Order: sequence, then C-alpha cells, then structure tokens
Amino acid sequence: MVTLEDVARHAGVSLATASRVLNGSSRQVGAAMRARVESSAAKLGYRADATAQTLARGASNVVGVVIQDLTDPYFAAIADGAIRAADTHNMVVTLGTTYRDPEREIALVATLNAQRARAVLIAGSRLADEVMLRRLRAELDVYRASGGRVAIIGQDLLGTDTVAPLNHEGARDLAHALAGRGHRRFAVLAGPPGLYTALDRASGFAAGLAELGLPAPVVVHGGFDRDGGHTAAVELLRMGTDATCVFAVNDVMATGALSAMREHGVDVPGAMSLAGFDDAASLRDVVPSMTTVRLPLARMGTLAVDLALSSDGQPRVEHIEGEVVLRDSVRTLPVS
Amino acid sequence: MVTLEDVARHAGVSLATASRVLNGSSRQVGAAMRARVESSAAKLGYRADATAQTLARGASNVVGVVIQDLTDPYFAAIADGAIRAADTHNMVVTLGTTYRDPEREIALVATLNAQRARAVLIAGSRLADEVMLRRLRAELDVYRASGGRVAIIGQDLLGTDTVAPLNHEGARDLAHALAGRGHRRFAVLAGPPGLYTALDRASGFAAGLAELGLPAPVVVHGGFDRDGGHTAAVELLRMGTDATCVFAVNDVMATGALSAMREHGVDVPGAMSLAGFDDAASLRDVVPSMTTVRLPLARMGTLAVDLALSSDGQPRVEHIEGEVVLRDSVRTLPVS
DNA sequence: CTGTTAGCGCGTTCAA
DNA sequence: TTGAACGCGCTAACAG
Repeated sequence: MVTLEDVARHAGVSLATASRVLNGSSRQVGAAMRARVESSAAKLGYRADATAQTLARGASNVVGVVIQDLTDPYFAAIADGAIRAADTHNMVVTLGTTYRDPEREIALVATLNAQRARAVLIAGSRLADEVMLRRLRAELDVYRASGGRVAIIGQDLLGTDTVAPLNHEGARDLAHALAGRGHRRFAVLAGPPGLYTALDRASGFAAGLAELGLPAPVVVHGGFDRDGGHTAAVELLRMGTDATCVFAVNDVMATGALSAMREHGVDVPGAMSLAGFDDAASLRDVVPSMTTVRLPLARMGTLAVDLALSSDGQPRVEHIEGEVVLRDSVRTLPVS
Repeated sequence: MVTLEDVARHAGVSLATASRVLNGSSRQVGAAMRARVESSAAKLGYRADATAQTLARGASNVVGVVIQDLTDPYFAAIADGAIRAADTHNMVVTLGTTYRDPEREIALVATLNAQRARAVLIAGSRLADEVMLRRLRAELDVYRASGGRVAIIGQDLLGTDTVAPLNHEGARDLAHALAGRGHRRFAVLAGPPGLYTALDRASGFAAGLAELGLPAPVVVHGGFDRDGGHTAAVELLRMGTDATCVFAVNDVMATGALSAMREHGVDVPGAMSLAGFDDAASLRDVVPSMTTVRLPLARMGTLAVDLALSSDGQPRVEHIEGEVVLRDSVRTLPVS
C-alpha cells in the first residue's frame, strides 16, 4: 500500500507539499517540485486513500442510492440517472437494494450514514404504514443531524428535497385520454392497498372518470410487480367484467397483465384495451405497443442527486409531470 | 456528528470500552457497562464512522462493481446478484458504470482503489484491444499490489478470479439444437468485431454448424445492444438472405431484431426463426417467446463476489455452462 | 474486565 | 513557496 508519505519521501519533499500537488489544493507549488512529486506518484502507483481524505476533510465523495429492486427497469433507469449525476460531481454511488422491505430501507440509511455519504437518495413509494414511516423519518433525522442531505423520489412525506411525480394528475389525464378513445367502462389493476404510488394512480384515474360522469372502475389489488399484474389480470378475467379497458398502475404490471390476457385468449386491444404507467424502456419492444404515462425516469434520478447535493436549507419539491402516450394497446371504440 | 468519544463520555466509560461494545469485538465487556454504552449510543444517535474504521482496521467494507450499462437487464441481473452477495458478507456495493468505454473502466478501477474497496468485480466483455487490455491489467496490478481482490465476469484474460460463461460451447449447442429443428441455413447478428463475448458466441455457433457439415452462416456485425440488433436485422433483410433462422448473439439484440422483422412484415417464426443468448429476464414477456441459451446471471454476480472475497492466492476460474432453451421463436422445419 | 495510548493516511493550520 | 505538527474517528496493542 503506497501512502502519500512514501511519495513524499521518494520525491524528497514534505508530506504537505506532496498533498498539495496531488490534490487540487488551491495552494501553489513550484513547478520543479510539482513534477518530481507527480513522477514519484506515478512511479510508485500512488492512489490517494479516499477514506483517509474523508476523515481529514470531514466530507466524503459518496452518494447513497436506495432503490427497491435493481432488476425492475423503473429503478434501473432512476439509478442510472443518479449515477450519471454523481459522476458529474466526481462522486461515487453506493447502491442499496431493499427488495421492498421497509425494514431494509431503514437499515440502509443507517449504513449509508456510517459510510458518511454526502447525500442519500431514496427511490420508491412509501407504504401507508405510520410506524415504518416514523422510524424511517427518525433514521433520516439522525443522518441529517450529522450533515447528510436527503432526497426522495416519490411522495413528499418526509420533509426533504423531493422529486415528486404527479401520479394523480397523470392517471387522471390518462383516464380522459382513454375516454376520448370511446371507452366507458374500466378496470384498474391497482397494486397493493397500502402503497402511495399505487393509491395515487388508482385514485387519480377514478377521479378522472368521475369528472366525466363515467362509472367508477372495477378495482383489483395485487403486487406492484410483473407477477402482481399477471395475477390481478387473471383474477379480473375470472371474475368476469364488462370493462373495455384495463389500467395497470405501472408498466411492469401492465406487461404481466398483457401476458395473462394472451394466455387466456383475450386479444389486446381487440377484446380488451390496456394501459400502464411510467413508460419504462422495457416496454419498447412489447407488442402491441403499450399506452402509458411517460415519466422521465433517468432525469428524475439525476435531478434528485443534484437537488440533494446542492441542498442548502429549505427542502425543495420538484413536481414531475407525466405525459400520456397513446399507443396500439388501446383501441378506439366506435361511438355507440 | 456524534463520535464514539461522545458516547464514551456520556456513558462514563473509556473510548476503548465503548468501541468494544459497539463493534463486535471479541473482547468481553461487563453487562452493566455494556448496557450503559448501548443506551448512550442509542440516545445520542451514534452511527459508527465506517471511513474511520476502515482507516483504523486497514480494511474497508465496500465491494466495487463495474458494469457497462445498468439499464441493460444482463448487467442489472449480475449487479443484483453481486449486491446480494455483498450483503451476505455485510458489505456495501459501490457501483460504477462504464457506458462501454474501456477508458472509464480503467478510471473506475482507480477510483475503487482509492475507495479502498476490498474487492472489485468487473462484468462485461473485454475488447480485443491490446493497448486497453494492458492498461487495464496495469491498473488492476496496482490495485492488487495494495491488497485488493479482483474478479472478472467474462473472458479469463487477466489472470484473476474469473467467472467465465462458456459462450463458445453454448452457441455451439444452440447450433446443434437449431439444426435439430430442421434448419440448415443460418444468419448471425454477430455484434461488434472486437468484442470477445460476441466473437466467442459467433464462432461457437459457426463451429457447431461446421461439425454438422452445414454451410457457414451469413454474418452481420453491429452494436451489442438492442439497437444494434435492430440495425443488423434490417441490414440482413435488405441484403436478402435464404437463411431460415437468425442467431443474435445476445437477447437484447434478438429483441431488437424481432422488432425489426415485425416492422418489415417478416413473421417470426413463420417466415424466420430467431434465437438469442443469455435468457435475460426481460425476455419473459416477449412474443413469440424467445429461444435462447440461459445463463444464471444473478448467480454469476454472486459467485464472482464470493470468489473475490474468499480469494487466497491462486486465481480460480469458474466456468458457467449455458443451457439451450427452445421456445416459440424457432419453428420446426419439415424434413426436406 | 477496563483504561491509556499509539497510530491508520491525509488535510490544514501555523511558522519559517 | 515549503515544512512541521496536530487532528479527523476509530482500532488494537499494551498495561493495569
């Protein structure tokens, strides 16, 4: 292990001088010495010890990113954006995965705090669970008390910098757009009963229908992932429904629902129209192309990191608008 | 920022005692003191400073993972496995993304070295570029000289612990399986000319055909990603071909090719059969279901981390067999 | 069982 | 411009 002292000795200069040339300190160093130090560092293969620097400077170069599931394209896109942003700030990302367990989420914040991460970004919907929410808030408080910055992608529930997708409004807009295609009776694959993102989207959709004087949708709950969509769709078909259009509250669920319908011989969009939410990249090659509400996922990740790193007091909330994208999975119904 | 000293003072014990109770030291501490320290730590919201621990212990708790693109399900699956493994060892993962730039790959190894990562895992095919390979090897050498462990997922080119998928053999097996379905004339969407993984798969496929006395496939090069597959497929169709089956050297390429064929009115598998490689999870809802060679991606990530962390001298190479999975994208041809 | 103390590698005053 | 020295928070001898 080559230390700065080794370099200094090899170059015949003091530790302080070596430090100054090897770390963009604002201090000036004579050209000759500078060259000697740099050549010594290169020759010895010196790599500054970031942990020691963190200790000495009192500030690390790591950003913590907490997501629920890396294999979900929604989170992968957000994490990708976050990594790009961190890179811009010359920081590294330590990535933690909760597997949708709030307990792990809290533990990860503690770990990232121990890591002395400069900022922590938490992506993923909160559960409507007061106890967990309080505990998470407490953990975030001790983190912030020690100077950490926090950004959330999701609901503005924690009094931190927040990137908040307008789930309610997006789903509402979607309802209007689908009604514009002639649909009148809907079903919603609504995800878990306690997940805010799912709730907001389902309720926004219902609100949109109500505004138009249309009947409330049939609601089927289930998991928030691909299999949840599949299961909920099967359940819906089993129940029987007169809906002409199904709204799954996210794209991976919609994809699962599409498969379920295909397996049950229900043609999409011929016999049933289908829409999702997010416009995750994985949708790109789905057939029929999926109607959805587009969210700029990578940009949301980037924005959250930038927000947290530039945070200086007042928590800021950035609302993100979703854009309805009508594609082949929704059929235009003849006027009846 | 609450330090161990604060806790010690608050509990009325020495620094050493506080350290002993708060960090699974093997040393014994009296029950009374232990309780006092723990209560003080909780009350003050103490979180051990991992960077200071790293410095004092001479060993960090971070594992570095270098991948090319987080939004590619292949890498997402590997990273997911790596994170799970790290978690098992009570370590965190700092994740770096190269965007397929070898220059960034080298820079990331340096960064991870600075981070004093205990191990670095590099996933993704090497390029047949001697200069870059040498420079990467050099950077890895300085990392290893300071005690770092390295594991590679891909070709065994660097003299490190390696998880090596049997690309050649898998593609060869695939060729046999496809021939078994009656196909005789093939095209290969072969990816970039200089990428080992792509080369191995293309050459393995050709070798398999040769063994059977079948004609060499038409080869179209292109990008290793979804758009590369799309473009290459368009190119193939434009050229005109009498092949009845196309092998794309990975799944995302195959997915792109599938879309291209659909856009050009070429029915799969009716007019053209199609196969990929990896069995990435994103294939799950593709229609027709895709024939491919399954690789246990998450397990490869886990294995690589375990290998690196348990490494004790001799580099070990774990070969990973791929399993041919025949699905609907390949048609059985009548015997002619 | 508990406390004292010397570093771990580096940044940064403060003097020269 | 350069160098000496202290401290960042913690671990690990060593001593009691």
